[in-house]
Amino acid sequence: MSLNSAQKSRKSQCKTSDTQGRLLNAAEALFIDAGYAGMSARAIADKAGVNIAAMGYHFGSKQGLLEAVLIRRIAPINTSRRLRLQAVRERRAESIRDILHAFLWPVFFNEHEAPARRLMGRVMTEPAEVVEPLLSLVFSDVIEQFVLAVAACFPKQDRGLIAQKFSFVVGALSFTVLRPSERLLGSAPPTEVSFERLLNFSIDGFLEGPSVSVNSKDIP
Amino acid sequence: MSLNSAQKSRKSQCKTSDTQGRLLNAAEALFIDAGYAGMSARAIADKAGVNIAAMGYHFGSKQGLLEAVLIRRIAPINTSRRLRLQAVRERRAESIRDILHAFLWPVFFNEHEAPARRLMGRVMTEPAEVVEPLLSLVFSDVIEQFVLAVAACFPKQDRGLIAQKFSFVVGALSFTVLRPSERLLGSAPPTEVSFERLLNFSIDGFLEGPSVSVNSKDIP
DNA sequence: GTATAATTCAAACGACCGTTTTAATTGTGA
DNA sequence: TCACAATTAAAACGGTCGTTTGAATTATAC
Repeated sequence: MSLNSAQKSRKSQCKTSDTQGRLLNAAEALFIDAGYAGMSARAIADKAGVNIAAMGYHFGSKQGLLEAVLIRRIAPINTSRRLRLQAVRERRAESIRDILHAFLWPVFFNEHEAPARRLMGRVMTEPAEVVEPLLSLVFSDVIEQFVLAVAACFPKQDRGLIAQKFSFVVGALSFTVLRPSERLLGSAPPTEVSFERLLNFSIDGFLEGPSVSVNSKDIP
Repeated sequence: MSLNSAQKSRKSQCKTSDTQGRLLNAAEALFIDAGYAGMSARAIADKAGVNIAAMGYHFGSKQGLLEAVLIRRIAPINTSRRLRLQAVRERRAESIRDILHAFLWPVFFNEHEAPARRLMGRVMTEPAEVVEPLLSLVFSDVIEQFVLAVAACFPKQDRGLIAQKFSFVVGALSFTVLRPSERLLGSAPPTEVSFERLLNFSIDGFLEGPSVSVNSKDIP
């Protein structure tokens, strides 16, 4: 009798068929393109060239498979973010550029570039409740660290303002990596260019507090 | 025999039951919370207190209902954007603040505030292919107008850079209005504050071209 | 009141959903 | 080679999906 659970997943990587890896790749691609509700277990199995029961056997459920997909790609990115932030801090001369660079760089440049990028964008905007616990589990810590680091850069600025500015950066990032080339822009620029532009755009948003700050009693 | 099509929808607003309006409201709420694939026809009918066949009768299909939902809320917002941009232009002294204000204001402040806001955020990040044609239909024109207006403000900046900066604004906006209070921020600030912050953040991103622009040969 | 159109309703359509069971197959160590 | 665990496969589970049908009901016009 088999173990019937997802806990033992990494027992046998020496298999020749690599059913788990094929399932992960197929689920990742379908989740990026269609979201959680739009990716069906049968479509995953078909794309992976695997029997549909393999999903339950290796990952317990569709949700378990998605969790494995996210952890495989998102966790390394956040680890890289933390390491880079730590390196920046140890230089004792952290700038807003350094901090935002540490936050954005691992998303744009990593092994499996495009899939990991788009997966990040999709998971940040996914409506399904199944990803909520995973999101806060994987992101809340790293986000908190970065917000604190930015706040240390601008001791004068309100903490809530800084946190919201950071959420603007996250939003711009998510939207940018969500769609590879279409919409709004005629064609997507190279990855390096997009990264540089988003980095500069984000930096400018943090520099100094209120810009001009005209009154906001507006024409309704 | 009935007309069996969605074209005749607005024939009878004098009905007492207002089945169409109830369906629109229910579909809107469910789409915001669960996306297209996550909102089921039966859930819509239940929430609306209406027979499930009413959807097909009044809107032809689930997709037709979603189209009506989007047009009801998004089109007025984009119309307001256009009118405000036109008003700004007629003053012959357009600033980046005025332009971005005209773009952001109608999302934050309109009749049906919160639902329209969140609907905007959801539709901009929806993976389903059914919204793609609607998106380009409803947005491409207004986006193009605003990008041109911003480009007129900064004749020195590259057009592609401006377009992408604008997409950053759209991303920050979408992400901000997508979730009412949770994630990243401990609690959501009042609408006016979020609006003002996003406006200032976006303005700063456009002011002057490259900020500092350190080299980007980075530690891998 | 009666004909006629518009609308609502219960019920069912076939298709697909995620999951489970059971048996067959494969790999592994004794 | 033989037990035995690990993995794969076919098939079916009950349930929900979006949509359609045809009759019942309601509103409208004459």
